[in-house]
Amino acid sequence: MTTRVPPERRRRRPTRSGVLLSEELIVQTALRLIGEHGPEALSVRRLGAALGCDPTALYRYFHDTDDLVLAIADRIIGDAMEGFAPGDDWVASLRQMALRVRAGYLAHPRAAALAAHRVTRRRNEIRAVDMGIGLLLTAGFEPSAAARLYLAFIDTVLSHAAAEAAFKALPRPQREADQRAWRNVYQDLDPSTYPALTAVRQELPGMADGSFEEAVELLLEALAARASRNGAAGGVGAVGG
Amino acid sequence: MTTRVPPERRRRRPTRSGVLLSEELIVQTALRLIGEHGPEALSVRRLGAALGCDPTALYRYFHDTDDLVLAIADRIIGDAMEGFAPGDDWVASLRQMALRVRAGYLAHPRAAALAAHRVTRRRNEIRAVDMGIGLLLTAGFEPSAAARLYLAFIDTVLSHAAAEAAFKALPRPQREADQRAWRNVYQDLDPSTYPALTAVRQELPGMADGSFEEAVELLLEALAARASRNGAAGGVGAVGG
DNA sequence: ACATTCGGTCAACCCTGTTGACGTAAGGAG
DNA sequence: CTCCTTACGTCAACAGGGTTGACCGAATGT
Repeated sequence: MTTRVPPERRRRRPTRSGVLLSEELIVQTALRLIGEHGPEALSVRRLGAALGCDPTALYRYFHDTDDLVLAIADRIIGDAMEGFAPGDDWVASLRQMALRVRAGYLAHPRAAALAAHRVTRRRNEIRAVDMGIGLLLTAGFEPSAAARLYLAFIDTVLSHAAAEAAFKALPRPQREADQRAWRNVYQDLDPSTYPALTAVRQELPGMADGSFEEAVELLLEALAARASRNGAAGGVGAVGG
Repeated sequence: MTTRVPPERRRRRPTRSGVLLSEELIVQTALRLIGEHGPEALSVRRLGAALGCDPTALYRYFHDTDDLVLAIADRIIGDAMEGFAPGDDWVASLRQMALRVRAGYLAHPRAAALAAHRVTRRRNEIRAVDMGIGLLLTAGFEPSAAARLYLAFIDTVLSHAAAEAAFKALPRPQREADQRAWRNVYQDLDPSTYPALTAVRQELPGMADGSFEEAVELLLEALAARASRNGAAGGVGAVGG
């Protein structure tokens, strides 16, 4: 191959099956492939087959599989935060941010799982950080507290979302086995050795559903409590459970 | 292969190079391998080479690569929780659990990145779950709430720890570049476009340190508040900030 | 001492990502 | 309109991955 991907494509040559390749089409097809047949369906060979071209043709557009994944991830980030504006209620606004980030990640689990902990210091992220800290400032927190608390909040949201995405990106048999574990393994335990688990036995199957919302609500409760304890203006967004 | 892994090993037969295989030795070697050469260094063939045995001998102990990964994860949990017994103060005990899990993950950053989000359904994990739910039951929560809240708590702890571990597992140049970016990129921003970030500018360099403790404290505050709202027996562990 | 079965070894299969060589068609230059 | 260059689609091949079935020697319970 040797030829590096040019910044702008000049010549187009139809593939054997007549398709005109492009970076856009490849990313698009990759996302479709993942969406339809699961994350494990993304491989160079399969992607080539889906595009109707030789697998190695992709190396004319991405010098690496990782390069392709990053291209996909880059697009996801842009989509996630698009068109969001915070409202008057700072608690509700933070909740919305959390849900948006999570939705963006879950929409494309595998790419998200790969790029989750890579912090892109780009414009969309910077705007989100500014927005979140701004919300905590209007909540009445001191600048230092606002910065610290925002970090705790967004880190929790991001790592939770990444965890969910990682789970969803698991090969299907393993994913389903993990889910079944709560129903099977955790059901047949010796009551005397595991008294607490026995007491909550009926609740365990629900454990597979994750805890994103609950964790976010707990955090928002704590933040709201601290804010009102500071005698600050309270966005009293519906917290509680 | 066909023979499933027996619950207890009875016979030992030395490998061609004289090593006596065991589940313990295999997991141990796998952790060393990952620790030295990264998560991608874990393959059946390489592990066999490191152990001085035929790669397929491992299938006598783990019926699957995934099975091995789960065993590794469970061992990390076991190491982290070893010798821990919950005290009277349920809040303090949960805090200790959180710190222990985090320490265990950070001790094996690269392995943690591989196994963090899995349900190992093995002994060490089951014991930890039983312990945690037990603490919330003594706090006075109903079984269903105890199960849900424990999940939210431990998921947050695990995903935070995994995020920290993933960051720590990054190649040094990338890791340091990410840290520098906080100081560089976020310092030279236009005040009118990013007013909140400008207001907390002095606090930003500290953002690189992470937020594990703060997030845990926020969660514990919220849990304690809910518990006392339920009129429950309160372990009033020192919460607040 | 014998029969059983555990478990280490070997060969093989099919999947990956990736590379280098090859040739063809596209596009600019004259 | 022709020619030359180069983009890029194709092909064959390599290295490495997980997993399986057959083989059979050795360790163990009887």
